[in-house]
Amino acid sequence: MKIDPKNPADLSAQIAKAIRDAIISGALPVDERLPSEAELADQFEVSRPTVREALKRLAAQSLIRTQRGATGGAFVNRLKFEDAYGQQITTSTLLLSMNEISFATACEARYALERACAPLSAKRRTADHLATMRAETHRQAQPGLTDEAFCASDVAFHRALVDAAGNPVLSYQLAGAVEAMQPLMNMITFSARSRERIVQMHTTIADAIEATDGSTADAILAELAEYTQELAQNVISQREAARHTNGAD
Amino acid sequence: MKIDPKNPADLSAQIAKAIRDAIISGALPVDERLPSEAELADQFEVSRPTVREALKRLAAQSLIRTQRGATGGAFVNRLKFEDAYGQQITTSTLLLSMNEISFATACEARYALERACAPLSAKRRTADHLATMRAETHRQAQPGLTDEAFCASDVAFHRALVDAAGNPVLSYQLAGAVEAMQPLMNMITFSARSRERIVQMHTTIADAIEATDGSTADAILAELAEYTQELAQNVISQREAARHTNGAD
DNA sequence: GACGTTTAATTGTCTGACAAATGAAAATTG
DNA sequence: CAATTTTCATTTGTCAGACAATTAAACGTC
Repeated sequence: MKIDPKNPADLSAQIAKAIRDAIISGALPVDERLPSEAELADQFEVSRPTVREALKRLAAQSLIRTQRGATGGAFVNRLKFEDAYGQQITTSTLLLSMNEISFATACEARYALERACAPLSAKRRTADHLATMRAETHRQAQPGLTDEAFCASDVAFHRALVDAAGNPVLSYQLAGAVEAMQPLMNMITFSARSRERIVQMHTTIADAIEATDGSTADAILAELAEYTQELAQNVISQREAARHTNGAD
Repeated sequence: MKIDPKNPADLSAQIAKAIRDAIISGALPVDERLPSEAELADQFEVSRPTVREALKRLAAQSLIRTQRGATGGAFVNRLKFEDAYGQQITTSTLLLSMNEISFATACEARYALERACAPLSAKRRTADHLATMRAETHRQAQPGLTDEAFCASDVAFHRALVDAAGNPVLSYQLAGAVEAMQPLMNMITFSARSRERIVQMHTTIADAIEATDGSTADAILAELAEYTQELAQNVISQREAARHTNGAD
């Protein structure tokens, strides 16, 4: 665990990297207590504020947690799936909003990943997952639901579908893809007719999952992917048209 | 952009959250310069070191970049895919190593996701992707290759397969799953016979992708998933046996 | 032995300071 | 006047020392 003292410009980043590498390599096991900030400052021959900046970098990645008090200090954190979810969603959301990712690209990725889950979900779904899917489907059928609420329920439905696969790694990977799509989905205005069709597809998917029929679920998901693209395309076309008539740039 | 001054224990975390929310919401556009550390300290009514800790948290997530000098400061960073890759791989690797994720679970997730790419890769693969897949397959056939080198080439092959789908969101999502598996894969010792079989499957997959035959690629990937599980199972069984004969715990 | 008190260790924050980098403005020079 | 050099102000990076808040262990008291 060494740093390069020749370059006194990136000290806190170097220290963070040194500790991070030690954690990743397993040299620092979970729940191991790091030396106190003062000791680290001595070891690396830097000041305490510099050490603190390094520790904050690691804390931002949930790699360590800190505790005050006599037996306190910084501890190697067991990275929980829920912590990772949050980071993944933040990162995915920013990637999509900052990199001119088209709706089509994001949508394709989301449904491709989701379809990968379908066979597993059909095999392993529990009553709980099915209940969530049914409940969300019912909610989506209620009149007077705002578009945002409809989207949120849509996300909940699809998360239940993914979680039904019973594979936490898949759930983690897909949390980002599904949740990050939500801001994009919120741009779509769902007419009563389109909602009806979506609810019908959700019902069919839930039926298929209940009947452990993965291939039907997969097929409907493919159809849903196409329909979602179609809806988005309509919104985009309408905006284009409005832009031309208004004469705005 | 406000913080709660009543709780003077988490100031830097609160400030980081306030700025992060502003970035995610779009209130702070890309390349926008944040106020200087001194100004932020005034705004939030905290000291400069506290502001700095908050900024370091954001820098660790690649949300901002900093520059010294007269016109320097902290700028909202356009999150690049490559930056996101790195974070995703780090997070995925730690999740797998810290949470007692079984090889079976990780392997299932990886191949499920990869199979989601297969139809798209078959449709869109370029000569470049095919060349990479062929080159890596040839490398894997060379005798005298270490297990680590074989695994690395395996990862390169599968990344080319994923990239061939031409969807950066998919590539990003899968980078984590594929790369994070590598430490687990490295535990497997590949016999000459098993390598031969894997190379053969890779060749068949490359052939299918070249022939834009997504379903064959999918089928072979399923077979490869099963075979990988089988190899891993053998390693685990052998270790169990060795443990019993040695009498170690 | 149970319970309250003290104490030491540790993080969180503050103040003030200096060094290094960097671009802009000012001064100099042809 | 134009080009170049110098100076300077701004900003981040780091340091030193200090105090407050928190926490658990050690201690003393009943």
